[in-house]
Parts: sequence; C-alpha cells; structure tokens
Amino acid sequence: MTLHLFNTLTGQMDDLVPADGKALRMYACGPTVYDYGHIGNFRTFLQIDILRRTLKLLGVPVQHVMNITDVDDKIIRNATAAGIPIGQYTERFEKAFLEDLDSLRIQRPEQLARATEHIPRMVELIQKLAENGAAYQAEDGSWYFRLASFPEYGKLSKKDLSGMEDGARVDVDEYEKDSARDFALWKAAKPGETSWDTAIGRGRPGWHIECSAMAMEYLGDSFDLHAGGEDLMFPHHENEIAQSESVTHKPFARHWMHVRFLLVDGRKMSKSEGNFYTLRDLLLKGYKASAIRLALVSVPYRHQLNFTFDGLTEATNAIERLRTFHQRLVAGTFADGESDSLQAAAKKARAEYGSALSNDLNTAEARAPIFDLVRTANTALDQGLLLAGDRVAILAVLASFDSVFDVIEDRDAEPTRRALAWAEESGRLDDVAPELLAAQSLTDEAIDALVAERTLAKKQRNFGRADQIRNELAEKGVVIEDSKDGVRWKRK
RNA sequence: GCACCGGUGGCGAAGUGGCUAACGCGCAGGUCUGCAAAACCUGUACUCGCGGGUUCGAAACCCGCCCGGUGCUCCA
Repeated sequence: MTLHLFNTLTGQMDDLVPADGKALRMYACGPTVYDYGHIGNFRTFLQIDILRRTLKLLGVPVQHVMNITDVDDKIIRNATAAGIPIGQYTERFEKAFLEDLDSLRIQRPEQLARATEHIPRMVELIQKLAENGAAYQAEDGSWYFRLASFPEYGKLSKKDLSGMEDGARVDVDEYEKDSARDFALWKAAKPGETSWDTAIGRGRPGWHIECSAMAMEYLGDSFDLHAGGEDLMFPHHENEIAQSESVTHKPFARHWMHVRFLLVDGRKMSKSEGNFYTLRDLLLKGYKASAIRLALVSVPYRHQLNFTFDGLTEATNAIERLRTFHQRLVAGTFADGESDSLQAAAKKARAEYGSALSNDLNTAEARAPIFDLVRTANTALDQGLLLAGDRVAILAVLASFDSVFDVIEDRDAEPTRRALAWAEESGRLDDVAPELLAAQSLTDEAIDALVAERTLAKKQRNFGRADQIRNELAEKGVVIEDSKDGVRWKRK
C-alpha cells in the first residue's frame, strides 16, 4: 500500500514515495523556541508524527529533519529584556519543547538542526544567490532576495503577485529594498544585537534562509516532502522555494503538506482572546497526555479542528474503552484454538485501518474499524468464545493501531508528574487542578491497601464499609472494578 | 474588498452519485452485579444549512442564498 497524500504544490492527491527508492526524505518546519509550545503548535507536530508513523506502518523508512529556530526578532528582544545571551534564553525553551514532544509521544526526527549552528551554510547560499543576481545588498548591509528574478514565485500558494503594487506595506526598517516584496536573507547587525561576522558582513540570518540551508544540508538539493502549518505556506515556504531553486535550478521539495490551524471554542487561538493553551496548561488541569494526543489527532489534518474541553473528555473516555479492552485480553486466560469469525474480524479491521490512513491520513476513518473490532471481541469475550489464537491476532491489530496513534499503552503518569514538577519549580502550583493534587497524594501502595481492606469487608458482607472505601477512592479519582479475575483499580 | 474552507443526530466526526448515513462520546431502557464499575443488548439523523436545478437515482454534481471559520502581515 502506498500513501496518497494531498500535495499543495500540485493541488491533487499524489503518491508519496521515496524518489531514491530507499528512505523518504522529509523536512518539517519546527518551532521558534521563544516560549512554551501551545496546542496549536502541537497539532501540527502531531499530524506530522502521524505521517511519519504511517509511512513506517506502510514499510517506508523515513529520514526526517526538523529545524529549531533559535535566533529571531522575538528571541533577541526577550533575551535582551532578560539580560542574558540568546543561547541561554533559548536553551530552556528548547528543552521544554523536547519534553513536550515526549509527553505527547511525538517521535523525534532523525535529525534536529539548530539555526545558529548552520550560519556558514546560509552565508554560502546567499553568496551563490548574489552571484546569480538573485540577491543584493542594501546600503545598511542587509541582503535581500530579488523577487523579480524568480518568475515562478507564487506557485505553491497559487498567488499571482504580478499585479501587486510595490509600496503597500513597507517595514520601517526595510526601506532600502528595491521592491517592497523582496524579503530579507540576512539582516545587518544593529548595535548590541547578537550577530555573526561573516564574508557577507556582520549580521544575522533572515528567517527563511535557515530552512533552505538545513534542508539541503541534510537531504540534498531535492527531496521528497516538506511539511508545516498552513500559515507557513505563504510567505515562508514560497520564499524557501525561491531561494533554493534559484541556487540549484532543481525542484526543492517534490511534495508539500500543510496542516490546518486549530480553533479553540470556534475562534482562532490567541493570547488576547483568552483561549490560549500550552500543553502544560492542559496537563495541570488534569487532562492526560494521551487524551490530548488523541483529541488533536482524530480530526484529519486538512480540516480545521475545533478544540474544546468536551473534546478532551470524549478522547479520555474513548481511550479508557480501548485500554479496558486491551487489559481484558492481556489479563485473561483463553482456551487454545482460534475462531474463523474473530480471525476474519481482525483481518478486516487491520485492512480497513491501513487503507484509511493511506487515504490522505484519514485518522477519523481509521479509528472506526478498531472500535468495531473492540465491540465484536468484547461480545465474544462475554460469551467465552474468544480463543487464544484470537487473542494473539487481536492484540496484533491493537499494536498496529498503537504504532500510529500510540494511546493504548498507558504512559500518562510521567508527563503529568513532569508537569507538576515544573509547576512547582516555576511557582505555578496555583494553576494545578485540586483533584489532580488530591490524586497525586495517594500512592499505589495506599490504594492497594484500601482495596484489600474493601475486599475483606465484602467477604464479611460488610457492604457499608466496602462502599465507604470505594467512595473515598472515587473522590481521589480512583475507580474500582470487580471482576471474575479479581479487583482492578485505575486512576481516572 | 479579494481568495479559500466548512455547515451531517445532544456533541465530535466519516462518507463526495446507488448497500439499512461509519465510528467515538453522551443519553434512555435492559442483561450481569450485594450495589456499582466494566462489558454486552436495544433505542437514540426516514435524514445530511436553505431554495432551485441536473439525474432512473444526490448528503454527495450545478446555480443562488444564509451562517461559521481562515488566509491576504509575524504566526504551527
């Protein structure tokens, strides 16, 4: 099976396959590390994670490069305000970002590339552009890309800029450009700002050049896929194409993928609207990392996702259903053999799941056959008709599902613990949901002891005491389930 | 203003010409249970924003309208 993925460049569904027949070479625009990542950032990174995991599911090896933008206007401004070097400023946000990736179970790219570590490569590119007449230096020493030198400009975002007039929007500090739409490749040093002394003068890179430089450094002049948020399509990606292709005269990326923005409560998320959430905000409210992952991943990447707390609750409950079922299979004992109907159901689920994902990463559609299988298997389980061979087949389907969605295996304790530690050391304990603190106050050992006491009380038919213990635990978010195989408990 | 996307049950959401309109959550009733929980069963849109049209046949295609969102500037 091959992945059919919408290609922004061609405007149609194209098969995404490695041009060299080996690994799929992809570049994804990463974060600018000037603050903690918000859920909008993570929706994009999560959808790219779904992409790379789907490729692997389909047997395609991936060579994935992501940049970390660790120098830009905001970083310089904030670091200056804090009175520290930019490296020291970005370090903690980069660390936080990588932790957040772990929390959401987003796989690390094969290569992370920091902008500040690739300055020579960028300078080289700008020099080549200058030789081709595609770049020029302004009086203050800044370098700009000459848009007029690249007639194909606009081919990605389908913009026709030929009729646009110059002078509509000119940044005050960029008045020396030949044409208003020319964009900065290199910004001349201003007094007191971080800068690099290079062959093209003292200064710092413009935003777009870093991606061209690092993509070509690790993936070559031409590569398979370039991905990012929809906002980057114009002008960022358009500029990358112009810069890169003006140097190489080869197609930059063959395939472009853009993830749509998410909305929060029906509005674009913004700090001024008061609907702005970082991952850490949500963890401290008591939502599990897996629920956040599933909620952000369940709406296909080309659709707007309206993020709500109801949606998080829905995801929490859906995961609970999957995990409970998984646990039934893992813990139970089954007679030898296999049943035709369940084997067929497992096979069908796997096929439908794979084909939904291959169809432009339709995650919503991909969930359906898995839940179908859960219901079918639960019914068989209730009737004692599920056999050992069925268990193996169904667990394999769940594993395959989790190789992309990664929500069944419960690793939620760590992100929450990390978020609480962070809240403590950064003085944000007031933001922590009281129920979360209450739940944390109870150790597993304490729960086991109470559960044991309740079981004893039940044996003595002292249901009053048994129910009292159950209620106490429930208040702290611990749910008890009695079953034939014994008592189970879980943190809600 | 120009451009693009969407409007499917209580909520989320799939489906882009033809099987009883997936799936999840929620809700109601039932089975099981000391009671619960979990699980299962049944029900939960005779209908897909509105009005026309095309077609043997449309949620799906065309036209018009209404509503919501996004982009055109830094942004994932």
